[in-house]
Amino acid sequence: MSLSPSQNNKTLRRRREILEGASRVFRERGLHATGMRDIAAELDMHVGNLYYYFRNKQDLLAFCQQDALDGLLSRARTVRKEELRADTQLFKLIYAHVHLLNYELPASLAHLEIEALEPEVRQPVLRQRDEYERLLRETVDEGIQSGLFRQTDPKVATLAIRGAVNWTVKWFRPGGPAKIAEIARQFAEYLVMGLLTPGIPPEFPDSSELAFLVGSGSPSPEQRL
Amino acid sequence: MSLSPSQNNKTLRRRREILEGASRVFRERGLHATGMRDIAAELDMHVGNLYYYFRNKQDLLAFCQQDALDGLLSRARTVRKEELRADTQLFKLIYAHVHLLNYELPASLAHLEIEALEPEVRQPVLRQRDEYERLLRETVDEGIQSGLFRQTDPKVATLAIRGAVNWTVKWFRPGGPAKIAEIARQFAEYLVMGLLTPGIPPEFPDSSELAFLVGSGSPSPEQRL
DNA sequence: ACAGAATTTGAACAGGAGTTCAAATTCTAG
DNA sequence: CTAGAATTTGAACTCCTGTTCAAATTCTGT
Repeated sequence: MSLSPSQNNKTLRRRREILEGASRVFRERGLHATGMRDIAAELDMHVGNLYYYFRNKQDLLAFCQQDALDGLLSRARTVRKEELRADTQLFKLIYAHVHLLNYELPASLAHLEIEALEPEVRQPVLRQRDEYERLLRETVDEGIQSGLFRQTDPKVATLAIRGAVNWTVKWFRPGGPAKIAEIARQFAEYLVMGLLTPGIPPEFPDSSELAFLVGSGSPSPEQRL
Repeated sequence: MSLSPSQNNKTLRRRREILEGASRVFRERGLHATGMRDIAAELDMHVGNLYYYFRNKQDLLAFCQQDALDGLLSRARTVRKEELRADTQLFKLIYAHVHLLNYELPASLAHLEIEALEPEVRQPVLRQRDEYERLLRETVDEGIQSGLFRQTDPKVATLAIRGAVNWTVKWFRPGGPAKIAEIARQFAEYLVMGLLTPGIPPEFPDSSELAFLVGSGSPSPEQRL
């Protein structure tokens, strides 16, 4: 007798399946163009059935966004814990962000559209978003403090970074000419170089250190996108 | 006897008024949350009346996006015509973009959501968008060619720039702590520095050269946002 | 095999969205 | 002043979307 399916373990797995199906349709048709019926169709189920797993569309949307931010946050925390130079650390943060968003996280697209959430559901998502932003900004701050980075407003720099990396979701498509790992590397390089104090040689992680992405933290067994 | 109001000059002015009203509501409520009735209400008119000036919502949306891209393009062309070093030129392009989007162009928000346009209406907008991207990329290309910029994929760099600057629309609010001119300056500095070949001192325009934005090209008499 | 819970079905409802249009009103030229 | 065009009104219509729910089905433990 479980009125709220979120407790059961199996139904929670199903919720993830729905998340992935929904995210697939979001990518194809766009977040706002997809209705509950589209999501149901993608999963070969009936509309009403979705409401067994989610109270409403907002609930489903919030679940997607939570998942995306969870992924970003857990990775960012891991990187932050390593004691590295600010430039190396920022490089990894940016690299991980681009990679996660376009390769591992199914719900990444939703992450771009917090405005789509109604205020009640938006709040917890917003809190996580701010926490993530804090991690980024702290890294930039440290870089400036240590003289490694130029004297700039870390808030503005962080927003520039967030914009560049989030925007990738809008144009990157898996089948395209460029590989996501290479794009992630170039983004990280570009956005760190822009902060470095002129004259200081950057210290970037080599590719072996970037394998940290594959197979840890991400909860899905098969690669998703 | 004019069946299509687009010919008449006065109705064209009215179309612009509607564009501005619509854009105001877009900023407040978000593009997808605003209906034709909201737009009509903002302008103290009735819904049906909107359809005297626009065939349908898509037509209105396309008109907004066209306007935004027209503004960006005309400014970018002006900058491109000046014979300047690639870094100076790119600086001005980025500065102008941020400034236009957040200070002068009312319809800037629409510019972010090309996907909201149905294929038929989307095509011409897409063509202009590509033209704009070309101008940006050419500048980056020139910088690389001349050795001023590092050896990178100009396409990727351009996309990073576009992401960073477009994203500003999502977070910048006129009443906020930071002034848009300062943000635009920092963005330009950051994104150009990231491309510069290490060791080469940048050549940025001074503030007097950035006044090029105010009062030219933009068709509205009063400052809009 | 069976009872009771968990899940799925199928159809319906309510509301809001874009859109249409004939009638009323306002504007404009001669 | 007045006819004809241009614009606005007001209400309606249609379609689509999120949502609900009782009934049917499937699953699970004993």
